[in-house]
Amino acid sequence: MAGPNAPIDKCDCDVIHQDIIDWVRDKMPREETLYDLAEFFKVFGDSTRIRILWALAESEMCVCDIANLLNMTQSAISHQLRVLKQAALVKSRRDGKVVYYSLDDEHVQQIIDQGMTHINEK
Amino acid sequence: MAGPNAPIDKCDCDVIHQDIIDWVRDKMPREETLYDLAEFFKVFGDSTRIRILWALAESEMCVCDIANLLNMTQSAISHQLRVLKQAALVKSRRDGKVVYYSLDDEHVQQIIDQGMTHINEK
DNA sequence: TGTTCATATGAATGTTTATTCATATGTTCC
DNA sequence: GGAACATATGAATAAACATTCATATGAACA
Repeated sequence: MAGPNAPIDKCDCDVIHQDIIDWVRDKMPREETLYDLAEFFKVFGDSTRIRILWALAESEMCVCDIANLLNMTQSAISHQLRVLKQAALVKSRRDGKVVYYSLDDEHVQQIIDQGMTHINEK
Repeated sequence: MAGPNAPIDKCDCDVIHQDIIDWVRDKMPREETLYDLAEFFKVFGDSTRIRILWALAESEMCVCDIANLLNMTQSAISHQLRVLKQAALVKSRRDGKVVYYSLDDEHVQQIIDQGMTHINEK
């Protein structure tokens, strides 16, 4: 296992527990899956988006309502709603000129609640 | 409610549903709480940290092991472990020169699992 | 058809952040 | 005490990202 295409060892410590490393590596999901998982949580990792999600958990709202509730510009809210929609966390319906947003997933509430539980316990 | 100190309305739409806004505002947690919640989820929103958490869910590991498992530098791993420790998601114990890390919270597994469930369903 | 209104979007900007490099800290063994 | 090793950390850099501004799209109404 040496030569031009050998993987570069980024850490050259002597105390490598190779058996554990191999065992854990075998149990890890595919790299791509874990990347997707991180992308998913990243959506919750912004206070504006969390506030939007929390608001929508209470009631369907139009873009304008959310902007007023959070005292932010319509543009900023619209940009974040796009992120939330791409993550399949919210859905929208159009009624004339007005677009109403609501939660698109029953998990959203659970995930937020679980995070809140952690926050409150520490 | 006008004058030099009046709050600036960031959105001047006509179709404001003021009753809904007031009702939702009343049910929202404190701004600071939602900020903390976003900070909490932000920790899960990085693939390196998610991979570290997943690995530690399988077995206690030293910094060097994690670096080799993920093929990253010891420094990069150490920096991320600090973030995870500050978020109270991992704990460490020292054994001579070697520092072993493990999960510090029973919620971590649940939160990751729930995120994974969402990923797999969409 | 033209105007008004609600929302969406592209480009620019400032901030945050993950990684790297160099080096410091802390432990063991001689 | 000094050398060797595992980990921690500060500064620098590059990439990611949230917000703003200007403007486009799309619907209602006259």
